[in-house]
Amino acid sequence: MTKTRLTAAERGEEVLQAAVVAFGAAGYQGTKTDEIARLAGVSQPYVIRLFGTKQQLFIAASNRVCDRVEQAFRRAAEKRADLESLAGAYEDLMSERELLVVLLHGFAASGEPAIGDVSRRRFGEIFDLVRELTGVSAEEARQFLATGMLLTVMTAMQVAGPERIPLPWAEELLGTMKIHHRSETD
Amino acid sequence: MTKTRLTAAERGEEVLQAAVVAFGAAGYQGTKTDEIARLAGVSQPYVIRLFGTKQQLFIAASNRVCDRVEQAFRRAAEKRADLESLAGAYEDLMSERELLVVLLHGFAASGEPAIGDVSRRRFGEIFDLVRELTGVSAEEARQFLATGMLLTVMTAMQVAGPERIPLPWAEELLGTMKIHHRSETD
DNA sequence: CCTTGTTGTTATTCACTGATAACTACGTCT
DNA sequence: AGACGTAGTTATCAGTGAATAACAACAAGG
Repeated sequence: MTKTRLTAAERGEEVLQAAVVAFGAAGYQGTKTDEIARLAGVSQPYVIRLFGTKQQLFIAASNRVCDRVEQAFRRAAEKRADLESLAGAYEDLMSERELLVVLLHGFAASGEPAIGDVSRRRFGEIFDLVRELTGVSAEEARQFLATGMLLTVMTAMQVAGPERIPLPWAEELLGTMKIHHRSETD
Repeated sequence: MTKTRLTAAERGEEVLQAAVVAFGAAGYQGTKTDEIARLAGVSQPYVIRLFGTKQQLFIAASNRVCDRVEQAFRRAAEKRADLESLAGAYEDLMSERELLVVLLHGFAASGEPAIGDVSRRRFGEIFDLVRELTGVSAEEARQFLATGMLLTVMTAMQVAGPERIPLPWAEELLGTMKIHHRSETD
């Protein structure tokens, strides 16, 4: 077991990853810090001590997810700088259950000013990045982002992504997107 | 003032409308029944008595919003049965602050099984309805829904819809969609 | 006018949950 | 070994918020 003693930074990293999973599953308000602690294998008060506040932890989780999206896009663009390449990268991220759903929950929780600030800034960054990397028009970038949002919403509804509930309309919608359904080896 | 006495059905309708506003602003978990009561001008326990449970009230609000979307689509299709016509109807709905954001919050709260059931069923219904009314392909319907989701997400982030925070990237994105920005008279 | 059913309220509960305080355990350096 | 700093815990609090219970006020019909 990982019952070892870690530095605060290392443990913080584990807690952050647990937070992404938990927030992805139940959203900002819906997730209890206790659940995150359970997932990370530490006590609830320690989670708070490491991040100060549930809100700050959520913001850290959001930023982490955005970082990973941007990183994935940049790497994909190094190989082929077009939308299809980025779409593939997004797909790969989806395999990590509910990673992207955290973003959606951030958007939904934008009523909370501190969270709204982060959501708006990072979404704008991603929009700009997509255009910068691929050189596509605003119109094309919009369609790309729109499809991404639909995918994300469907993942939140549990009709897309791994371990999804199979529904005819959802499968048909997924069929219209070039989803490759990774099989581990590729 | 409307300090009159109403039938339970009438008062329920007022509470439902208040609930749509409140849930649209703060989501399922983020909204307190007390806030809904305040908006509706009744006491918090009465809100619960009328709908049994906060969750049932949220589901009622979700269903109400879906009903209105479907109604708007049907009416628009009576005049002109194409996507552009439906898009106009969606736009009109957006002017009613945060009406559509309730849907998004429903999707986000799909972890709650009872809410997920409703979200999945009604979203599928809307997908089918769009195709039935306009006769477009699944691919076209998908693009339509995707754009709708992007708009909805942006509304949740408060960068689209009435009283929005103006940000360059958001304005540019909105510019790529044919948004007419109703001026009451049209 | 008085009774009855329905609308609505106030008072209260009870569980939950984020946060704090106070303490313990581990490791490391001399 | 022992002392100090950092990792981590247990115990607890204080606020909140959904839900219940008990009661009050209004209207309508006989």
